[in-house]
Amino acid sequence: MDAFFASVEQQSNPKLRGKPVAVIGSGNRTVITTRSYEARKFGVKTGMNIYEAKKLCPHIIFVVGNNEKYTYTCTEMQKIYLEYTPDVEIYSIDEAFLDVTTTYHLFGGPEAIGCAIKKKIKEKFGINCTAGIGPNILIAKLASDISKPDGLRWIKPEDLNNVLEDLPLKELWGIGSRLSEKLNAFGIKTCGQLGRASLSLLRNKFGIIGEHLKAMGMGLCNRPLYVQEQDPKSIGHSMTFSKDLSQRKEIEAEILKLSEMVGRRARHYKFKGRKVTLIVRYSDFKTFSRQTTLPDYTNHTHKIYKNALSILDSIFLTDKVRLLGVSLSSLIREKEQMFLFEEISKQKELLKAMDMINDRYGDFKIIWGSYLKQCEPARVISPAWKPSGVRHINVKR
DNA sequence: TCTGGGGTCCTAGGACCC
DNA sequence: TCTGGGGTCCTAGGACCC
Repeated sequence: MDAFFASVEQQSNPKLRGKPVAVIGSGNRTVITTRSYEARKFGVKTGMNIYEAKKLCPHIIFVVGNNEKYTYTCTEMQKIYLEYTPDVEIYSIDEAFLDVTTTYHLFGGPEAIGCAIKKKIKEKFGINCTAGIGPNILIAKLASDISKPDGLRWIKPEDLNNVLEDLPLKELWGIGSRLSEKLNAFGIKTCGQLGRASLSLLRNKFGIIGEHLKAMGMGLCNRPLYVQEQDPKSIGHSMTFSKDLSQRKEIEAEILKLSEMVGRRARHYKFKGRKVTLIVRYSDFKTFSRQTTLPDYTNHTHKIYKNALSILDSIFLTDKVRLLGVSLSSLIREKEQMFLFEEISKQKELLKAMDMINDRYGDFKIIWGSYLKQCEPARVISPAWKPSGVRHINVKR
């Protein structure tokens, strides 16, 4: 999708159409999640704070994100993709990979499929998207990235050399600013140069990644499509506070809140974990994490909380706290098990009942007594969200 | 007027084991 | 008198992605 969240907002509110729009969260420390193409002209970028954006584009319109709209649209769009192939990987809330190798002949070729999907999405949701077609997902994604907005591009194997020769490294999916800088230092600035670079040099300087880098420079990629939803490796939440915290009690209360969000999501999707990580960001943005390994797998709020708290006890805080995060990892699927002790079973029933209430009436409607406050700033959904599964977060019912 | 939140994967050093 | 080599697991940080 092109400027997905912003496009959805412009579609649902005609007054926003043709204007510079930015979708943001609701706190005072929010940043731009998506900006419309009209706002991009002014240099407004994702991740910018609202003051910077306003300075660049004084008449920008800020819209607080509406998760339900985006998740609904994303889920509905899946149905369109599946009309053309069963092999669909939902990569993020606004991106999908379709393998049409075995079905394109039924629809008049890959371009015809791209066209048809673009048309259906425009008709049904009123938003533009860009389709990229290629011999693998690296190239398909590149084709899409360089043809935005409202584009359709097929990069055929015979066009590869031409497209890659002078392409800056950063355009490639998987090469970010750091890698790009490092490669530049070796005189490698374009994908063409990367494809011709010495394999031993790359292997030497970049390890395993180096092996892939050369292949990427040549436009090769053998990553399969993940058609089946993958089990998650971690479940976590973090929160930047509207004001930095210094009081121990406040910090503890926030950790409990985050532990509950993590525990509830783990329970809902039936996962348990045995690593708990606490993330701390100070006022000066210095960020660090500490983790601990538990003797058993758990998804109980209180166990997660207790362990996060013992990590906190081991840290000597040297500054006010801007952000806290709690994450559960080393996950396994929860099996239904018989509990020997009634006590454990009772606790489980209690959690289940609380989860049901919160599922039905909204987050934090029923809470532990030690919560100091229950006001929760609305958040924009992460663009990495995928429909169904554990990433189904914070969607009000 | 400071800078979100959800993830995955890789690395490097250290503890520990045989 | 001075110190191998194989392995796993754990931890913290960083790069990258949307």
